[in-house]
Amino acid sequence: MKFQLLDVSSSYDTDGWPNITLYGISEKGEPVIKHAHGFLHYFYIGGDPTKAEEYITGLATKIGILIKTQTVSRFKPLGYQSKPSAMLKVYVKNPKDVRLLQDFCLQDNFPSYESDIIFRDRFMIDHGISGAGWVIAPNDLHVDHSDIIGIEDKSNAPLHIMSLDIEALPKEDGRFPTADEDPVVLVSLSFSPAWRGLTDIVMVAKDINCERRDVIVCRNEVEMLKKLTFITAEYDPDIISGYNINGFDIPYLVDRSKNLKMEFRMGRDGRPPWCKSFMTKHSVSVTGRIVLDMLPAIKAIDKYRLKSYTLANVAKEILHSEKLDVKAKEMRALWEGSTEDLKRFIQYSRRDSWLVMKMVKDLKVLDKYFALSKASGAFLQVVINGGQSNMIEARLSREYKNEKRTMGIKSTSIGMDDEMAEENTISGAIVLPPKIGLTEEVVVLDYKSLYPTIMIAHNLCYSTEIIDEEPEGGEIITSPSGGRFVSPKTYRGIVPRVLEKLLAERLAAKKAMKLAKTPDERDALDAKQYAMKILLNSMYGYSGYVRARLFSPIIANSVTSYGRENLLRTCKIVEEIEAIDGNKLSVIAGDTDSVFISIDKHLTFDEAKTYGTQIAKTITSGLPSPMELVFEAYVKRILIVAKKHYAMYRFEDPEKGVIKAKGIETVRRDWCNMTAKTLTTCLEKILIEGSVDDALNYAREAIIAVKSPNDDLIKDLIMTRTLTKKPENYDQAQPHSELMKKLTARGINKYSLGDRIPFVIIRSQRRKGPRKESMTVRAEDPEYVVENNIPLDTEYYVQKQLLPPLARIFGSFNINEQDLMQPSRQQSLFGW
DNA sequence: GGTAGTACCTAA
DNA sequence: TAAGTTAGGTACTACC
Repeated sequence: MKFQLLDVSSSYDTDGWPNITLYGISEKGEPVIKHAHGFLHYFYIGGDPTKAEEYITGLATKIGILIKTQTVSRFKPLGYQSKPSAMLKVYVKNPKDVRLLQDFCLQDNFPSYESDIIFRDRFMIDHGISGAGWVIAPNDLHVDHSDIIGIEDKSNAPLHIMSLDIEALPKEDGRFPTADEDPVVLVSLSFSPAWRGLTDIVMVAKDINCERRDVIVCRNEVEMLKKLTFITAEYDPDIISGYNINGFDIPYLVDRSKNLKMEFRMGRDGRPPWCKSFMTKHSVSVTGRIVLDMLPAIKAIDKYRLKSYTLANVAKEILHSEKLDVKAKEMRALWEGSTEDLKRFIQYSRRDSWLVMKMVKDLKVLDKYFALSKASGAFLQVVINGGQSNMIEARLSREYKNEKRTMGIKSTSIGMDDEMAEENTISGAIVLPPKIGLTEEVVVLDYKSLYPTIMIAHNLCYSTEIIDEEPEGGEIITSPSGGRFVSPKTYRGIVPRVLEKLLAERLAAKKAMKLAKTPDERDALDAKQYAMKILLNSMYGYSGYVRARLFSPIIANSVTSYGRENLLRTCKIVEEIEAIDGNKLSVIAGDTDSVFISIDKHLTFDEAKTYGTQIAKTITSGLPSPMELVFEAYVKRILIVAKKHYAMYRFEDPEKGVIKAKGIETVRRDWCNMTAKTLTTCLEKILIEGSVDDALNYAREAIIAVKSPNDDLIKDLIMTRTLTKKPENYDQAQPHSELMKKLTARGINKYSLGDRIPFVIIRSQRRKGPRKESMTVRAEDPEYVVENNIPLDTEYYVQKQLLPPLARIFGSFNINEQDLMQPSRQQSLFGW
């Protein structure tokens, strides 16, 4: 039979031998469970195999561990090697013993390889199975491990998705509920596809009269939680979703169940969810299912970049839906109030799980995670909860195995990460000193996938890096940073081959997207090309990541050094070309993989594209394949403020010009909206209309408006900053950390570590004295300010939030802060 | 008053 | 405990 894999767990048979359990879904969407027997965990010991054998068998006997050994030929993880080395492969009965033996080997100076790969990953790698890959296995529940094989299939099985939201009763004084005291009173669930014909239900922990089928009346909390586990088991979801469920709902349910002395069965093995938290990162796993918390998922999507990630704000900004409004303070009253009150509370709860379901479906996040899991090999839950290194490691582990090359162990496994980070510094990209000010008629060119193409072009790989062994004859590639690599003729690196494949697959997926017949087909291909892009872009970062299993500062430094050399060379060639059609060229900016070239002539879009393409082709022709410089956009006007700070009127196609700002306050979330709006309008006037005078007048009006803010404007004066550590741990006072302290003193804990904290700066309360308190201690909760009618420090907003950013923009036109403060309209004194 | 150090966010 | 990388600007505080 055939099924798509979701999750794998390991356990022991009655006789102590390990087994692997696979959880998946059939093509029809039915759950599948398989127990695979007979697979043993193992690792490798390097050096002289005879000595290693003597050592490890002696050790194993002494500490009572059952092992089996075998001498094999394998390549070491790092460095070019013409031949594999002899290594001792050590199998153990209990998978946990691999780590135990690794520690002994480390202590006694026997090099070990792959000894920190966990058992279920070992199983996946050795059986050629991908995280969300398809699997062929015999029909029986219990099978021999060797009868399980992974196959390629681009389709995905139909899923059962359940989203969950709980309402726990806040404390009497309105503070946040805690699982040791406060009951869960409502649980809302949404289903896709429906459960017993219902797309959503709300469970109520109160014996009320209600005839609706989608309201499940429970006598009390215990009965409600029991019903929740019952419904979960019956619906048997593949995906459990929710909003902040990893940080709140699921841990709360687990703790609450413990307090009520009941079992909270959620997994396909009947076990409760497994929750762990470290600082701001919460992970939850449920055996056999996938837990998808939409809060971190949305935070990870760069294009949304919101100022607030409350469900209400996300629903508004991304789904364009409204969340129903019930304040924490009201909840107790609603719960204890009239039938109508309770009805409102139930509707509110229902809406939340419904919104999350809509989010999961509208944003197609699952498509993307499935594509990443399939392409990398990493488990779906690992792709969702973990970082890029997991995916790269999963993919390289599989490629390495095919080449009989062993993976290294992580520096963290031997406690060397900090030391190695200190010893190995990596230099990054180059940013050309830009031409500050306004420039008209610019062409932007950029390198397609610069770092991956550099790695392919120069054969940069762990397997080609010359460390111990010099190649016999053959060309040697030396990077500008001094890294040495064998040429593809001697050995074509593993990483370049993988990258080439990813690049080709991405191109193919993008091409196929244009021909897609249905939106579903298009979405699937989009997910695939996205997955390829993520993997391509992760390879460089991974190589320079100290805690990576394959950490190589030489590779990382070589990549960036080629990048720097390339950008400088690109610049030089443009200057040498000097003019195109008799129109002078000059590079006005460039960052990492891009060049901004000004052309001394008024251009149409088509001219710009023609010239740009011509220059790009000239430069590309002198580069090794597949490095490629391409035309990216025509920029009518650009105002450069500093490195990485500019705004431009940009055309990707002839009809559609858009203002794009980079780095300046309009895109920064720690500035208030008023700053962003004022600046945006000024930039539009300057860049689209070409009118500095209009912009100046507008700026002056904005300054006047801020001096006497109305209620509407106050909303735009809110700033937000991320709380990156506990308030008491800051070395230097910060507005948001000081505000957190105040809120805690007031008994309010609506924000926690990792949240973006909104605040406004209030007027100094001090009547006399030398000067007002620092702004950090005058940061205040916007809600509190509105409720108590507290005056804001308008002087602060003018002096610190408006004038400096405006002065940076207008500075190029010789307009300074004093000029901006002039209330009167000044006619074009400032020719530019 | 100048400057070093902390903190944050962004570009690529 | 888990965590891709470096470059770069700006604001604010503390200290000499």
